[in-house]
Amino acid sequence: MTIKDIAELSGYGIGTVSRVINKQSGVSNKAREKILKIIEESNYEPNENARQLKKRAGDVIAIIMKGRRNGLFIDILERLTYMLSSMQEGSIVQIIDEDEDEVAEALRFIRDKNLKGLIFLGANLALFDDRMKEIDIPCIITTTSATDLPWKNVSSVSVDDESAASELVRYLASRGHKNIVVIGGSISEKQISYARYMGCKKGFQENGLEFDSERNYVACRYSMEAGYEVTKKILASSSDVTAIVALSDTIAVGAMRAIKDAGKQVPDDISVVGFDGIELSKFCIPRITTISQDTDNIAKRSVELLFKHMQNTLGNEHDIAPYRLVEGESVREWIRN
Amino acid sequence: MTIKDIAELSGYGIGTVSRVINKQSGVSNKAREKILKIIEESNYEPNENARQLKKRAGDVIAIIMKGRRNGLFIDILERLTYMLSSMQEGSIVQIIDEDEDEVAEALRFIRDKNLKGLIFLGANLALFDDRMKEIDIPCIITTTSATDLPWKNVSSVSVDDESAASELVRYLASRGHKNIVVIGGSISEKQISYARYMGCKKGFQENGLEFDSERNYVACRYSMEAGYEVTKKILASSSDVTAIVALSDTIAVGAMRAIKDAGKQVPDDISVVGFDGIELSKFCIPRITTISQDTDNIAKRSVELLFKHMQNTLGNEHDIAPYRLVEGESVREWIRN
DNA sequence: CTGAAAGCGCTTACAG
DNA sequence: CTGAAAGCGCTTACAG
Repeated sequence: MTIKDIAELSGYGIGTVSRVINKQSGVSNKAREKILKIIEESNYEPNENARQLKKRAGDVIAIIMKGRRNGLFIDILERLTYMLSSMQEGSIVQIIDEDEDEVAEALRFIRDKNLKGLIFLGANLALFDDRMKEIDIPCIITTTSATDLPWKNVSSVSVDDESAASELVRYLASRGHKNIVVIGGSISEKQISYARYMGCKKGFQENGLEFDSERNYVACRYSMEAGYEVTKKILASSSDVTAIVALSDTIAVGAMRAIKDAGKQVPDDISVVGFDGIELSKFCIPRITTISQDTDNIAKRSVELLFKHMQNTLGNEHDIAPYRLVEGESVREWIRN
Repeated sequence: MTIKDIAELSGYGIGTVSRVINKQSGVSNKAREKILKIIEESNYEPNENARQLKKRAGDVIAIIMKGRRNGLFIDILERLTYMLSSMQEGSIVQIIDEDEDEVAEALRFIRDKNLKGLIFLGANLALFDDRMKEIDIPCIITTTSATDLPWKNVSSVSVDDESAASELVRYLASRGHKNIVVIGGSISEKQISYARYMGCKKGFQENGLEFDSERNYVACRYSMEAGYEVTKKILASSSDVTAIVALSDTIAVGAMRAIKDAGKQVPDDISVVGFDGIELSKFCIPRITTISQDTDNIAKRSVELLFKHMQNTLGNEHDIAPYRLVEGESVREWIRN
């Protein structure tokens, strides 16, 4: 079934059929009705490749999500796709690995898909180099701040990871914890883990605690499994840890399970705090004390900014989304003995 | 940058350039090198729409995932995209709502994207009607059995939901539980929930328990939130329930949290079993006794079947994936008093 | 209001 | 080994 077939079946030319398909004016009612009927009956749908080849403006929004196991991203993705679909906006999701190159992926997408907008869900800013010059559609970077990026078509929505992380440490310190270990992603600059790492470090120092990156920080991937394994090792090697800062809730769940399996209780023996405030943090046992990122708000702002870009050519914006420390049941006051 | 530009820059014709791009033979080394160099320098990438328009064979695999909050699907999706990408196969993910029409979505995809294969992650078989006749590429339905579907290009991988569900009930019954409530999705025929529902019903009957669909079954969506709310209501209205069968682990997590918030313990006061065996079921507290679906195996078989279809035109297959009841920490023997 | 025709950027026989 | 040309299924001026 092609537009030519429809034209023949209807007795009109392909130009007229095309106008009907695209809801353009300048077609008689008679023609429109007849053509619409035939399209309906034959179940015809235009070939998108041929359309794209001709059309100027893009009409789909792509979301590139970085990492497959990141609970926060999964939550935000869920919100994004939901919002977009209820706005009748087409969207395509591409999931790439934590260490793949999202900019290369974006370039490929733009060339092929005739996009009108792009959302990076998670990003390594180090990858945002000169190649970005070739991208002229609006881009939103979600969960990482792009303040330092020079491109006018790139906005971002993120929380202040550094300050949130240091708040987490301050919170533990204020409850008497002194032997704290942080577990989170690998620390290369321009990564989200880095800001959180720096925040923790600052938190230690501001509260009179020594921070030794060897002793107080252990890197792991963003998954329950990884959090579990790393915590197991920590517990085996140092028996005096009283609190663990997990740089994501997913990691925290793994950590709590490892503590339990070591015969200890959270929070009675060891306190745990998480990061992100994903849905699970409110339903697991114990509830996790965490930095709640308000995925709903982040998704909403991302979409809003994207549409603002698409509608006019105002400058970009770098939103700092609010966060708040939500107290769960995973921390207790530590009384020194 | 188009193929024409590359041709001009290189001094060769577009036919030759095209052959180089597509790694075809019949091009002199001299030409190949020169053209490759120019392509490299100019950062050229061919327009996919134009290629698709001409090409016969599709080259991308689409995954249509049904439901945004389904932990099992998220787990399988993670495996699928990982496998596909490590096989160097392009894949596109489309996420639709629990009650949207996946076949319509598939039709749209095929028309536009020049697919070579399609994986339905979750499906409502009632939607697989005559429209399927227009789909001639290999399709895999994952997690729902398509044995009854007449199309030769459609295979499926699923567990025997009915027997698994009844095993779950038998397990509880054998541990002395008599007041059991099942919570799960809405029960329209040809849905996955239906098979699980029927299995539970059978389980009740085979174990001498009366099954009243009003009293013993409560419908809810597949999310923690929904499981939480429904369980709260159940606890408020009937105080003699000793066990809850949640038809997904995600629901089970919500249920366990609700029980805890009602001041009761799992499993001491109320036992809970789940379904799916998602990663979370192994890390939450208590670990969930559940039907483990082995997402890894399901994903692997799905991909295998898909490739089998793509390589030759053998008939279809309907795989029954193994499941096993994994004992967690969420069930205890019920001693009648 | 309608149709014939050019052209989007490619691929692929067909000549040479 | 290479190039000119047809054609994929559309959209969009341009005539009428």
